[in-house]
Amino acid sequence: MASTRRPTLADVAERVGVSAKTVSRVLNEDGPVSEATRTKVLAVVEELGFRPNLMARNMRVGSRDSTIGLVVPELGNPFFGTVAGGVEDVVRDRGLTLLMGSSGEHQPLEHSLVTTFLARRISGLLVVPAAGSDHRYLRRERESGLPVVFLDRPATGLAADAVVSANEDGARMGVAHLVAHGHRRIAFIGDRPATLYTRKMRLRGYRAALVEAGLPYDPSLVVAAHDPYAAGVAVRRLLALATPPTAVFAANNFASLGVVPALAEAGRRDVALVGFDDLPLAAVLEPGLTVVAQNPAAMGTAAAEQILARLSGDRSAARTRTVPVALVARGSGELPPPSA
Amino acid sequence: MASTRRPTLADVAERVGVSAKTVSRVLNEDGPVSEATRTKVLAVVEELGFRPNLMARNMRVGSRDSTIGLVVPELGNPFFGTVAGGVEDVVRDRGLTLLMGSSGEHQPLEHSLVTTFLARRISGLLVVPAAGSDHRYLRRERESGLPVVFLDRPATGLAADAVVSANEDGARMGVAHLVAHGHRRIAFIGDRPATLYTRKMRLRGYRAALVEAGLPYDPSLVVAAHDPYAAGVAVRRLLALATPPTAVFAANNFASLGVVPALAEAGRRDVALVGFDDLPLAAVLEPGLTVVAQNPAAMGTAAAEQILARLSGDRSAARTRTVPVALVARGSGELPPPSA
DNA sequence: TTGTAGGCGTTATCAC
DNA sequence: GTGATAACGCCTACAA
Repeated sequence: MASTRRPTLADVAERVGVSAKTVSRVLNEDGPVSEATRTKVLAVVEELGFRPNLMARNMRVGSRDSTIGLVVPELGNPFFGTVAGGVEDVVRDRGLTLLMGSSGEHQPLEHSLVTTFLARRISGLLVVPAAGSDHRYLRRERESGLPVVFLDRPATGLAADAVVSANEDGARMGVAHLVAHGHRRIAFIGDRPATLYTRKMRLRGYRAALVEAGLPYDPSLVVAAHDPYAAGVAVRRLLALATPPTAVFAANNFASLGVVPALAEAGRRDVALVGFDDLPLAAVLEPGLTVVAQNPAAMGTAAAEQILARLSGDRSAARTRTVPVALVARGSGELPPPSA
Repeated sequence: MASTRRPTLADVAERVGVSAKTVSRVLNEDGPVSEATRTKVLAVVEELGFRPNLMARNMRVGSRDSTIGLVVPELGNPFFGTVAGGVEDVVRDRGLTLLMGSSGEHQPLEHSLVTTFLARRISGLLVVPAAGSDHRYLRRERESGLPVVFLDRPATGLAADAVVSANEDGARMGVAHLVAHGHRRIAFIGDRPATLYTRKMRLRGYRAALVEAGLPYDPSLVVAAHDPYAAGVAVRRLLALATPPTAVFAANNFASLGVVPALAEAGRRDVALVGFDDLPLAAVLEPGLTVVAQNPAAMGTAAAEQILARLSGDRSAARTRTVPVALVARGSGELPPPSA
C-alpha cells in the first residue's frame, strides 16, 4: 500500500540501459530503433507498468491539453445527459477526453468552471449557457483561436458557433397541430425566466402558429413555470378562467411533467396537450402524450463535430446550426375541443 | 484571429520588470510582496489575460493531476447522469475537475478509458463496471495508492471500495409488498446477462421474499430482458402460461418501461406490478407505478466522498457502502390478485 | 521584499 | 541507431 512513485521514462531507460529518448522513440514509433532494443524496451515497460505521463507530454508537445470541456446546467437532466453522451462519443473517437461540469443554471458557477477548464488548456469548449449569463469574458479566448461552441442556447455578447433545436419551428408545428384539431384557445406554459432563449423562441413559434391560423394572441393564456409543481398550479388557474383554454402547449419537459398530473387529477381528459421534448412512458399515458421530440444526441454530436472542424483549421464565420425536431402524435394532441 | 501564444508567467514578469517567482507569489498569495509590485503585477495579469497553466502547475507540484475520472456505461441514462451529478457536486467543491467517459457496457472501451485517465495522472478513479469486466488490470494502481471506488456494481478480481444500492433488500421489500397484497405467483423480469451483479442481487432478494412467505420458487416465472421491447415480449409470454403470474416484479427501469405498455396493450389492469428504480411520470400512470426507488445522487456523492477520504489519507480496508432504497406505493403494487 | 538555480516528465534538435 | 542537451510553464528551496 506504500505510495510508490510511478515509473518514468528515465526509469525505464536506466533499467534497459539506453537513453530516455530511445524509449520515447519506441513508444511513439518515432525515429528508427533496432529490433533488439525495441523488444527490450517494451519488455521493461510491461514489467514496470510504465504509462507515459500525458500532462508532461501535452505540455511539451502542444501546450494545449487533449481535452474538450463541456459545461451543462444539470447533469441529472436526461436531456443534457444525452447531449453529453453525443459529445463524448465523437471526441473519444478522436482521442480526446471530456472534462465535464454542471453549473446548476448559475452564472458565476458556469464562469468559474469555464475558467478552470481554460487553465487546463483545453483544446475546445462546449457550453450550454446558464440562464442570463454573459459570455463577453470569452472574447479573448475566441480571438486567440480557441474553438468554442454553444449548445441548446446561443452565446450572449459573443460571436460564436452554436447548435440549437428548431425551437420556433417545433413550437409552431405543435401549436398548429392543436389548431388543426379544432382548438382556438390554446395555453402556453413556458420556462422562467421569460428571457430564456428556448422559451422566447418557442413562444415565437406559438405566436406564429396563432397568426397563421388567424387566431388572437391572449396574454392571459401565457404563463411561466420553472418546475412541474408551478406548471400544475398554472394549469389549474387556467382551467378556472371564465373562458378557459381547450388545449395546452407545454413548452418544456418540466412543464409537461406538471401539466399531465394536473389534468389527470382534475379529471380533465378532454383538454388537449402537446409537450415540447419527449419523455419516457409518454406513450403509455392515457391518452398517450403527443410531443415535439428533440434530438439531444444529434445536438451533442453536431456540436462536437463543429469543434473538431474548427480544430482542423476551419476558419469560416461563426454559424448557428439548427437540429430538426419531430412531432410525435400519441393521442393527447389529437383530442378535439368540447364544442366539436 | 491569429492563434497567438498564450502569455506565461515569464511574459508577465518581463512586462512588469520583476522575476517570474514574484508573479507566482502574487498569484498564489505565497511569500510577502510589496503592495506596489502586487498592484502592478495584477494589472499586467489582467491586461495580458494571463491564466496560470494548470498542467504545468500540477506537474511541478504533485505529479498528480487535480482531476477525478468517472467511467459510466451510458451517459444518457438518467440513473447514471444523476450519479455523475452527485459526483461532480462533491469534487467541484474540493477544487477537482471531473473527467468523464462512457463505456457503452463494453469492457474493452472501459479499459481504454481507464488507461487514458491513468495516463493523465488523475487523483482518483470512479468506475461503474461494464457488464462482465475484470479489474485485475487495476491492481498495480491500487497498490501504488490510487484511490479507486466502484459504483453501482463492485469490482471483479480486485479489493476496492464500492458504493451500491440495497439491491437485495429492495427487491425483497418489493416482492414482499406484492406478497402482502395476496400474490402467490410473482414473475421476475431481470437484466441480461444473468451474471450482472445488480440482477443477481435483486433475484436473491426476490427468492428471499418467496422463502419468507413460504412460496415455491418457479424458474418459469423468471426471465431475462435487456431492453423494454424484450421485457414486453416476456410479459406476454408469461401471461399466456397455463398458470400465469398475478403480479410482476420488474427488476430495473428498462424492464418497467417494457412491462407497463405491454400490460396496458393487453388490457390487463388486474396484474400487479412493482418496478425497481423510479421513473418520471410513474405517478401519473393509471394505476400509478409502485417502485423501489434508488437514490442515484446519494450514490454519487457517497462514492466521491469516499475518494476524497482516501485522498486525505484514509488507509482503512476496502469496504462496500450500501445506499438505502425506498418503496413508493402508487397503486400498481397494491392491486389484489383476481382470486381475492 | 525579491531573485536564482533546479527540476517535474516528456519531446525536438542536433550531434555522434 | 542512439544519445546529450534544452525546453515546455510552473513551483520549491535556498539565497541575497
